[in-house]
Amino acid sequence: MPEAPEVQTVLNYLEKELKDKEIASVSITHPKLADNMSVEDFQKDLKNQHFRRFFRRGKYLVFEMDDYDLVAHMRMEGKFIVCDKLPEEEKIKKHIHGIFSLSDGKILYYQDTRKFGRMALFDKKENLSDLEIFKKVGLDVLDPGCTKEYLYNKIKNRKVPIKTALLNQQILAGLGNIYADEVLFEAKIDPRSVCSHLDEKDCENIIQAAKAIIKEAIKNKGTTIRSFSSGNHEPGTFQEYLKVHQRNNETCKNCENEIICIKINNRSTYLCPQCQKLK
DNA sequence: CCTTAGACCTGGAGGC
DNA sequence: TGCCTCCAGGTCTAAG
Repeated sequence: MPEAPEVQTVLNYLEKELKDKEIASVSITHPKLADNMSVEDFQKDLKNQHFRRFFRRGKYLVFEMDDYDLVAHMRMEGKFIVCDKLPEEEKIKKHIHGIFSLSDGKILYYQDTRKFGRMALFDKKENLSDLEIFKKVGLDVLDPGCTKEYLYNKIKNRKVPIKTALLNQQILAGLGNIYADEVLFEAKIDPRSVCSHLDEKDCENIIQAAKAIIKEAIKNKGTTIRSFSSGNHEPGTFQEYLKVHQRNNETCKNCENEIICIKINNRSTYLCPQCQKLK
């Protein structure tokens, strides 16, 4: 569950379930899950900490605890689930890599089939932007500072396709493979267009489309494409409103032509070659 | 500094 | 059924 709208949906769910609750104990069973310290220290430091505040930047979740900031990234398939009792099914159990037992008897667990997700624990910062991990992350797409000028300055000297730039979280944070395609369709720009060929007006169209699409997707609780195991909270519905992503061979919503699928840097990319202009 | 290929992981789908 | 290849809401890294 990866891009900004899905991460925000998870954050909203966890805030509702976990706000001001205390961690009684932590058990990490996949050593790489704790990214910046030993599993032992990670487990020890989180004991008796309360979940106080909840933030998102790009695809990162931040849990402000009493003495630490806990930062998590679900990458491709990570899931956080709050429940009364751990699942019994072996198929699910084998992919649970972190168990946070809460003082009220409930359980938060982290499940991740591909083990790509990571968590890091930092000494508490007044300003979360000062966290080391965010030094290499651009502004969140919904941040008021994420403007057409901001984007233009970040990409004007680059030679990569604009799709590649939108996936680069150092430029702007929160878009992934689905929303990058949708944003470029809305902005009527061919994803293969070289960044340095775009002008400020193009950047304005991209930023405007990005903010609108991400906000709308959050309202719809994100996009649920491949439904994995259940037990999670309610799935999103934004897949019904996708205009190009995974709609190859379908007719474009704006013209008579067919949506095509190409590869850009080995990532599937969907577009309408008629509506989206190559710059 | 910027770019690109490969690595990190697992399982589902489709071809033979 | 089995084996093989490709594919997946992502990001690090090493090397050019």
